[in-house]
Amino acid sequence: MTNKLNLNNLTKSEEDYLKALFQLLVEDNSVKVGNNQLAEYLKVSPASTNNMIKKLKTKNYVVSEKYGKLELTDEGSAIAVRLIRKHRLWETFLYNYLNFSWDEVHEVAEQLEHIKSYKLIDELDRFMDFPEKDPHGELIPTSKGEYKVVPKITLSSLEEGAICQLISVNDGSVNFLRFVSEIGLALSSEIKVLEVREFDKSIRIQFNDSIETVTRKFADNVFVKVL
Amino acid sequence: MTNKLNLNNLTKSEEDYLKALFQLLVEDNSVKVGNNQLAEYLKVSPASTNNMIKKLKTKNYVVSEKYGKLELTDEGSAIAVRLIRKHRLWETFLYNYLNFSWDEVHEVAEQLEHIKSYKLIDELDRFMDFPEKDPHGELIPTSKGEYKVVPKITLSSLEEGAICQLISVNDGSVNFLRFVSEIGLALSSEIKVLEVREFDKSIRIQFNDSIETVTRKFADNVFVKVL
DNA sequence: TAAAAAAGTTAGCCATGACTAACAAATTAA
DNA sequence: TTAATTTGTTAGTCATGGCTAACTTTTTTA
Ligand SMILES: [Mn+2]
Ligand SMILES: [Mn+2]
Ligand SMILES: [Mn+2]
Ligand SMILES: [Mn+2]
Repeated sequence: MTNKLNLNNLTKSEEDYLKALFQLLVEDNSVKVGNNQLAEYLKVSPASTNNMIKKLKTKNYVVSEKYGKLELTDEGSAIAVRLIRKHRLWETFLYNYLNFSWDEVHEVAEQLEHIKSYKLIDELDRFMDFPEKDPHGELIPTSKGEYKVVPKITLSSLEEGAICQLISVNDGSVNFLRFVSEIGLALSSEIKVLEVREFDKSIRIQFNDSIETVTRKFADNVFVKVL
Repeated sequence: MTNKLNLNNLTKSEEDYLKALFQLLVEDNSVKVGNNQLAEYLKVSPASTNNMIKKLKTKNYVVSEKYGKLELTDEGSAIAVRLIRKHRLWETFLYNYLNFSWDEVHEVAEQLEHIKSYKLIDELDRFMDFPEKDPHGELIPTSKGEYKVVPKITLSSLEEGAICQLISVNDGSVNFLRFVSEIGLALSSEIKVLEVREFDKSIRIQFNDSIETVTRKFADNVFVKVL
């Protein structure tokens, strides 16, 4: 009997650090993730991350050399994936059953993802009939820990004339999500890049019957599939 | 604008202490609740409760004199009632929608009750169509904080020959709840007290087509309405 | 390649919420 | 009504996870 079912005894903080590291490493597909980068992402001081990384290393969830880049062990990754699964399933539940809007789900899911119960999350999954994507278009890892990392193409990376479809959005900022909805963009929207302005990288896009100019920062948080 | 909607900034611990105190004061209807009693209930040391009570007093949730009995302010009670509402709504959700059994819901609800979001709990309430009772038969406080405290009659308090109906059970012990189910008792079961044995207070009861002898401790945790 | 900047580390501090051990007050029993 | 017991309080310790300030190492830039 392996310790498959150890109701992992990680604290909320430890879990958040592992998830953050996973997101920087895998989702943002970085070459190197450093201590200060992690600190900035988590909005804590570099001293705090340094401290926590030390602890996670002794627990064999993280590997790194002094002054070197941070990496996750398989076990560390698995924990992160489970958290992401929980986060996205809860977001889906809030959105589809409890009348939460796009921009409201993330904050509450950030809490709910730390509830410890395998049954809870697998039953929630079943209750919703095993959804594939969360309200922001992100793939939901399966109960077996299967997680496809889809390389993300940002709207900002496209050239003039490109036509694409909105696949997912970054869910971290309430204001950003509200703005996306306000201008009429949604998952699956078809977008045409009309113009890329060199001096400030803002882009002019067409979708539905609207034409809007959006900033580079905005376009960095919109992920698309080129058609 | 009052601070009605202050997403109360209490820690999980502070919340658990207030809820425990409320349960001892109101639900168990005690004349006096003391520091050690609270400590025992929460399974922490008297030093810990003493410490926490001090803090809750400075925040005006608790009132007490040195060496005196513990009491809750209106604000303290209101927080406790909100927690009980959340706890029971979650138990109901787990039981009715996620295939949790009677004895599994409490532990997970103990975590879920600390999720901070008014919308979450009110929408969950609506989603379930405003249930009145949780799976253990306990009344669920309303979103307005209305909470009827029904004086509890324990099965152990009945005399020989009494006929009653099972209204609710104490949900704190998994083993107890499992045993209740195993012998075939459930909410609304009609029970007849056949015999009360003086020397050990065990009682012989009849229900459905069964006859069982149960201990005083068991009967203390079964709440009934006399018919 | 040396100086400056950035990144990472360490020491030391704080708040929270546990604990034990020692002590004080209140209650109960002899 | 004194003595024993129970109840409550205080002091001091620990782990967790934050922080700032100072320092070291690495990387970049001049
Ligand atoms: Mn999210
Ligand atoms: Mn989180
Ligand atoms: Mn319960
Ligand atoms: Mn709790």
